[in-house]
Amino acid sequence: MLDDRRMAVLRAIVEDYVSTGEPVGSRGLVERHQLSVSPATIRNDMAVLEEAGLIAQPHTSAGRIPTDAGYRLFVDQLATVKPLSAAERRAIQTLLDGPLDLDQIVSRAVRALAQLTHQVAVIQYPSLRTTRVRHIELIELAPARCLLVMITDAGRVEQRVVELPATLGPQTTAVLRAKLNEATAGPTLEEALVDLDSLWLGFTEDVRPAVQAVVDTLKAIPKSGYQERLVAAGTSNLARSSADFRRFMPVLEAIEEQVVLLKLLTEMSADSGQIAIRIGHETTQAGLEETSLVAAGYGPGRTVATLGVLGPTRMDYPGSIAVVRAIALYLSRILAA
Amino acid sequence: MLDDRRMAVLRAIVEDYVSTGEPVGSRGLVERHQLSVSPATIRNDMAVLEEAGLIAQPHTSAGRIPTDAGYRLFVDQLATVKPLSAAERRAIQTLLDGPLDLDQIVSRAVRALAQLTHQVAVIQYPSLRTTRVRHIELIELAPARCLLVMITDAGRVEQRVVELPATLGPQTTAVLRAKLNEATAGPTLEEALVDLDSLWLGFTEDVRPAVQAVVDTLKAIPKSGYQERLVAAGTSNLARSSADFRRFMPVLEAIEEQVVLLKLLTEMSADSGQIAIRIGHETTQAGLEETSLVAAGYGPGRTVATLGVLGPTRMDYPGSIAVVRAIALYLSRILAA
DNA sequence: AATTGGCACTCTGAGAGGCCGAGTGCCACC
DNA sequence: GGTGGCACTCGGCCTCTCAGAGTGCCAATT
Repeated sequence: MLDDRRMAVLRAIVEDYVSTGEPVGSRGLVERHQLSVSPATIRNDMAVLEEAGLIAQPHTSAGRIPTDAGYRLFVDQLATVKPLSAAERRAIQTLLDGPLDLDQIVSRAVRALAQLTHQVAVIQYPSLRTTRVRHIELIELAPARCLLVMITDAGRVEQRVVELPATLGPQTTAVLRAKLNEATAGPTLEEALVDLDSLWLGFTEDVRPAVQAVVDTLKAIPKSGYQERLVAAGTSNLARSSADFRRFMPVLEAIEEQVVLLKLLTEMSADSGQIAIRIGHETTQAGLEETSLVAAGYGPGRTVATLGVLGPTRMDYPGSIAVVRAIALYLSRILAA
Repeated sequence: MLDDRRMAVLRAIVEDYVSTGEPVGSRGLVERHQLSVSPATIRNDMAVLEEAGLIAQPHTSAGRIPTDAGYRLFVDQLATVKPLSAAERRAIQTLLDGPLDLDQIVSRAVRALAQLTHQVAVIQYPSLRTTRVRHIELIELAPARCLLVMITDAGRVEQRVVELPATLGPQTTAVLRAKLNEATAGPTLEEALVDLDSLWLGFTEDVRPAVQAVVDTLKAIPKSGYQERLVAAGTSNLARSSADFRRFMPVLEAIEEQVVLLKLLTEMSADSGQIAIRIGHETTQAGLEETSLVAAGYGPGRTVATLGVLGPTRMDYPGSIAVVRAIALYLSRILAA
């Protein structure tokens, strides 16, 4: 029923519609593609595809456009991998140069992603829930005030100023620092936090409240909602893709809300470099019915967060997939260094 | 020539146009405001105001809209201070609660600013050029690799991983840390950096390259363009204010480019709490001809950066001014703590 | 059974024309 | 200086029409 030619027709419809934005008709199809059959035949095929729910007409006597299901079938079975151009490779390569600061790496990567896909790019910061602690530092800033710095193996650095009920003194600070590092050397931050509850036992009565203040601050880090966050770039690409602002206002809102998008990205996170795609309604988010999300996990060795691009369902999926995968791999490589 | 009534007419035109978005005619004006003269008189006044370049007609037989010069005169001489509502005060108050982390404070402030003004809000991060160093920390992460953490008096924390040509060892690290703190105790970071050039003299030959690597990293911090940055919020408000995307695509681009906006904000920075306004063409930025910027400096005691809102020239200036000023003052107060 | 050419039908989008109303500018008058 | 009256202008909206694109269906062909 859905034989080869009909699949070829679907592919041609998707490709034409993505590049032109106009509903595509039977005549144009045979002109632009080597289908070697007549428009009438194509029309019959289109009727079948429409029956199967893969394409639709905006109105009678218009051409067809792919439905969400049509795009889904396209990306799952029809899309051919589109290799990156030399220029694209070079653009991504330049990410490798320069400093090792996570903020800067993420910032550059998200820009590159937006620029290469001409879509809105989002990168989730390495989640504190799944990363491991590489190092904890405790610095006395002033009497009864110290700075707690935590470095994760994804290169993320979190710092908190802690107001103490008493001054610790350099020696106690050093001991506490050592104990903190020892206690958090476990698998992930979330699991390590349990061990901290009994940490105060190793200290004399007078400094226990201060120790507890530091521990409480540390425990609060992964719990504060702010810690799960994402950065976006390329929002001005939205205006290019659709002339109607109602289409992309929800996207801007979703980016600002963060929570919704983070949930979505987390659901989609897979192995590093593996692509996950949500098309239109599949996002199950009000306002994002005409928006697709192409995402991939990244991280040093294992996946610690997700990145992706956000665009209209009418999107160049093969191209986006190639770029997203490439950026995810490069980013993972940098973080593993 | 520009007597009281004509100024009242201008004010009325600005207010009506801002609230309705429609060109305002003479009849509507006398109906909505207590001008106690006839429409014909208003028409004569309008002719004078138009002659003076303060208002204009989109086309013959349409009402008048204010020009940039009209808005300028309005904000300079006619706008009355609009006190914040209790709800607005409360919303800002909640900023004071919670943790002391600069990132979070800025993040919350920019959201509040966007929400209360219904505009796009931007906050420049405390500039590293003008802030003082409060503390520098040097942490050995691994052999031949350490983390450099710098804390400014605006609460900003910068960290860099430094790859060293040799391992420093705990003792040398401590000495270097002390010397760094001593050298940077000067007035501003930029000035303090000069003293660092001779720092390596105080070390033995074998660790000098490593010392120099740390110093170089520190010196590079304020120079990397990335360090002057800003955060934005409320971009989805753009869609609400103007149905036409060509209007706000340049704004989105300006926010992503950062450089342009940072330059503009820096030019406008004044004393904390003092308001600076650029209207339409005054921004002197291509693409921002129909955009206004209401900004104020903030900082702990002295001004270290600028924040503001970005919106269409057709904007509620008194309201925006009140909110921007309030947020700037609150933010300054928090940073000074 | 699949494919094709022909043909009638439908619907959108652009363009032309016409009308209404809002708003102005001007002028004579108070 | 302020006011009422009046002619004039012009954009927005509504309707109407028409061409073009595209379809669905059917009978003919391979």
